[in-house]
Amino acid sequence: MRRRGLVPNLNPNFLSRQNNLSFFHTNGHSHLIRNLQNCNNFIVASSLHSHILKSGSLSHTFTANHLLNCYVRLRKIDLARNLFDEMSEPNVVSWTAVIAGYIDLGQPRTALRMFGEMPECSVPPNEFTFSTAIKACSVLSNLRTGKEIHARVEVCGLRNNLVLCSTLVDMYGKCDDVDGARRVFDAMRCRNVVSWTTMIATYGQNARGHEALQLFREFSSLTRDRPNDFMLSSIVNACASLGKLAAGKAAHCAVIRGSHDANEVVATTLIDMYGKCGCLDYSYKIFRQVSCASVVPYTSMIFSAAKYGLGKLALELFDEMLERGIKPSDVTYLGVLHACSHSGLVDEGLKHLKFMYAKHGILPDTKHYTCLVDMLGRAGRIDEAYRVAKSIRAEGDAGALLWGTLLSASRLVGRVDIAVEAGRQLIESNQQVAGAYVTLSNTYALAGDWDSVRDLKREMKRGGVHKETACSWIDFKDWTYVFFAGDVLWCEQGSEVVNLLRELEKRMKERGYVGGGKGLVFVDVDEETEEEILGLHSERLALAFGLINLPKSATIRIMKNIRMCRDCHEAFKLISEILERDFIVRDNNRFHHFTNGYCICGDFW
DNA sequence: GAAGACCTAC
Repeated sequence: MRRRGLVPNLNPNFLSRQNNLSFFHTNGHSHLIRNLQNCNNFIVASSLHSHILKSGSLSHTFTANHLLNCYVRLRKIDLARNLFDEMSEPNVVSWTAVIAGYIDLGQPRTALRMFGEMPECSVPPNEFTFSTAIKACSVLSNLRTGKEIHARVEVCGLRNNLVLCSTLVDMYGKCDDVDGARRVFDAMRCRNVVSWTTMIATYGQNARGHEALQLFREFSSLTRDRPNDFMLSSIVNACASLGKLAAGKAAHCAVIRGSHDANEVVATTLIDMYGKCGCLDYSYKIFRQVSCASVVPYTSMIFSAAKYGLGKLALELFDEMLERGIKPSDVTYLGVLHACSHSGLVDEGLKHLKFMYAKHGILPDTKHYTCLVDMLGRAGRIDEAYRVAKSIRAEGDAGALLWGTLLSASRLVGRVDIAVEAGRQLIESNQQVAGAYVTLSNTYALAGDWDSVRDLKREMKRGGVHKETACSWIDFKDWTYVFFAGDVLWCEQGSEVVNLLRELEKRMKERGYVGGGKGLVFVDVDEETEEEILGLHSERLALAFGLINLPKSATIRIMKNIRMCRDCHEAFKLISEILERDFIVRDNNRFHHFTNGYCICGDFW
């Protein structure tokens, strides 16, 4: 089964020259080992290999393992594998090193295959091998194999190994089994910063940010350990996913206190968090503080700018990174296309889509084409968008995103025919079915086709399709206020809210604002019927602005499936002028910053 | 004796 490998080809002249150099210290075996441990240069490694071969010490498993690890460290997996195959008696360390090498090189399947071959060669895995194999399952999101290895870990009596348990928590988390991860975490006898971080990150990565923050609180109160870079970036990430600006700022303080602000990953999570929480200026400031920013912080900043409709800034950042010789990734291009889409820069977007392969060898995938559909749709070129959507083979989540994008775009421009096609695609693919029905129904409603609205509603009932009630929420101090469509105002200040609302409406009317006849108008796409289309959600506004004394930059979050209409956009602009207060509304993951009567995020208005 | 865990942009 094992192949005969080759020692790397070396120039004999080079070798004779190198052999005279003192840095080899080959007089002593310990020096040789030290040289192997410190070696970060392939040429030196090859020379050491040659020397070991000549001296006959390659047959010593211990020495060979050091050389093996040296090749793995230098990411020369083929040479490591050749060496492994040449070894007369590879032991568990040799096996583990090569398995780990395959994972590092992005070949987790080969790693698992090799792990599976160990029993045939009568080498039982130890705790190091198990944690390496479990990591391969994490990378592959292979829960089944992960569980099998977990069972073997238990049988081998290794359940109390700290590193193994952290690896298991991570594996369950990466396989989307958050509760499985928590079970392992809870069963651990002792924990360290890494195990706490793994569990916190698991919550954050699985859209359970509240639990991530709760666990961080427990960590802070139960241990004397200080959070490290990894933990802080996980916390900031959780704040970002929740849109919790206040918590994000608190995490930022912890970052500064612990002097972790120079860490690029931490800085990137902060850029992302502020971008998602409505503070573009903070994002930008942190971005500029990153020395020698790599592709990820650039991409994060490009996305933040794109969200605000600052397409020009996003494209300037993109040009800047190219000038600095930083190679863009597929995600960077997604950000660029997103920016073009949200700023109406269609020609620019098409140009970048064309060049991403030609200039950087990145093939556009369904996400890029979905951006293109969005871009064309928003620019009113809905027929082109439709043609693009039809030409793409996209399944599962990617397909849902594509057709959902086309559906929203066709609703925006009132093209019922295309909305019907996109909606049907979604419904038939069993993805986002309820959302598709509701958006489709609203498209009919906006076109005045109430018969179709009723038909669709009947079809939903027949199919047992139920749309979860959407809600909005406002964070204020330690409380989150949640509102559902049509809520009766429940808070103590209810009457004051209504009074403020009336006053606001009065003053808006005095300034010539004409709403939809029902006060501050929102189109709530959750509701299907004619009467409910013009739902009144002004309670949220009033509470946000008037009574709970929000800070100057308040954030109202409106969940994905509630979309602002043009009227309420105008209303927001007017309110910002009347109240002389800036505020940010988050709508379908886009931010609109209203200030002094205008909105800095143009978006599709 | 050599080898293992946690964080960032969609």
